[in-house]
Amino acid sequence: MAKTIQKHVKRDAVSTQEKIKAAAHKVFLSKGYAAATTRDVAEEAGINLALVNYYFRSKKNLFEMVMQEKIQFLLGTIFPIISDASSSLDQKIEGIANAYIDFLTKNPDLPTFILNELRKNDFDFISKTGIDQVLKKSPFIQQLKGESRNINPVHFLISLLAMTIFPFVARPILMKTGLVDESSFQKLMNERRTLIPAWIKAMRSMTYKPIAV
Amino acid sequence: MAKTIQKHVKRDAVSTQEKIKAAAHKVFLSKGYAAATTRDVAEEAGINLALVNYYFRSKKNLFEMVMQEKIQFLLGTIFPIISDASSSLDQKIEGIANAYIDFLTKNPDLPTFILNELRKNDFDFISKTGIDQVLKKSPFIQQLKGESRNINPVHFLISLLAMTIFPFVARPILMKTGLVDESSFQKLMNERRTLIPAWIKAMRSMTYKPIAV
DNA sequence: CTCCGTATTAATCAATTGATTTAAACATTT
DNA sequence: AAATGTTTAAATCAATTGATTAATACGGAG
Repeated sequence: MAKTIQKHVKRDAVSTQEKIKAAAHKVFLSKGYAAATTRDVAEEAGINLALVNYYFRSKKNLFEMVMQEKIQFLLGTIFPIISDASSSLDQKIEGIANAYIDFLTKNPDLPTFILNELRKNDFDFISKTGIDQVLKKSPFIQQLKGESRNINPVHFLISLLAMTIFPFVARPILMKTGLVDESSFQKLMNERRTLIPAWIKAMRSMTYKPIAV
Repeated sequence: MAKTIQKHVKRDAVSTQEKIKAAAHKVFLSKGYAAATTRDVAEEAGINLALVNYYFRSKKNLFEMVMQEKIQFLLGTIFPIISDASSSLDQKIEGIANAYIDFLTKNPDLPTFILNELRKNDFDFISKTGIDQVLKKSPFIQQLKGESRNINPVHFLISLLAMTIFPFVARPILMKTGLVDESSFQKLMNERRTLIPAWIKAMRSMTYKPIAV
């Protein structure tokens, strides 16, 4: 009995609370906070409307819980990689590209959802998770700083994430403009597993004189 | 009298219709379709609520008009560059990076807005504008195809747009994680005007053997 | 000035939505 | 089984929202 002890456990395999949370994840992700209704969540969970406010005080509360989990889900993917002190920078870059392409193939809508909701409501997930400190002090950022010449290492971090994540964010446009279809997109993303690390390496080794600002 | 003839013109410098449209642009951009209300638009425009439905049949109608204009606004920025038959590929790449960094500095919220709204409602802006044909037959894509080796040229298009646009999309996160602040972000973006073209050049000249899929 | 189509306003509707209430069903303890 | 606390359900509230209506103000044509 390693599980959390609950005073009153129903026969149901999954608790109502878990049902609601799972439904909320699905509904909020597909519709966004504003368009999603508590009735949508209740229906998706197959439970009574009142239970949403019974278990979670409000829609906003439920949403913030979902957001918290989604962000940790997204960042948790690369956390082991960037905090590994033994691996080289090149290994990390390859690991990040691979891990994110895997992750985004399974969760293609997540980045757009997070970026957009973060833009509207200013949700302070930083203070709650302490990601900022973990990231800045991570071996990854330190290695990037150490190896960089006269270029701000953040440039490479941005470009790495951009080349990895952006295609998934822009997929609707890429598809509708006819530049790619379902299968060619997948093929391209698999090619990028090795292309992106190689590109970043070429970029880093490139000589560059900074311009005047 | 080159302007469109209107039967009944009020003294107002800007017509009510234009006021509503301008207000709709502002409100929809900042709140998104679902969270924006027709009352928001009316208040922002300083007019009576009923006029929104008087001039534009419905909220959806007004929104689609706004979206249409926003997308054309975004694509219009690079259209002259990609369709210029006289300039070289390198010149085009530099032109696109520069034009978009200028544009996004002035309109930082636009890409996230468009990408998100496009993900939810499937708005068919392609059939209305014919962007797909223009893009695919453009000198830019043709030049990219011609110069590419064994790598799909779409890779470079994606990476170019990614490295240019993604920083603006991810700005809220970059700021909140403390990786950049307001001034350093601007400095980075200005540096990318020359960095990105140079990077793309390095990427294109890089030798690469495609992996098995 | 009078007439007539256009523009604007205030009031209102019906539907939706987040949230609450009240009561019933259920499980646990004694 | 009675008592007690927890979970679920149905009904309802008050507020919001997209849209309409009916009446009024306005401006040009005759």
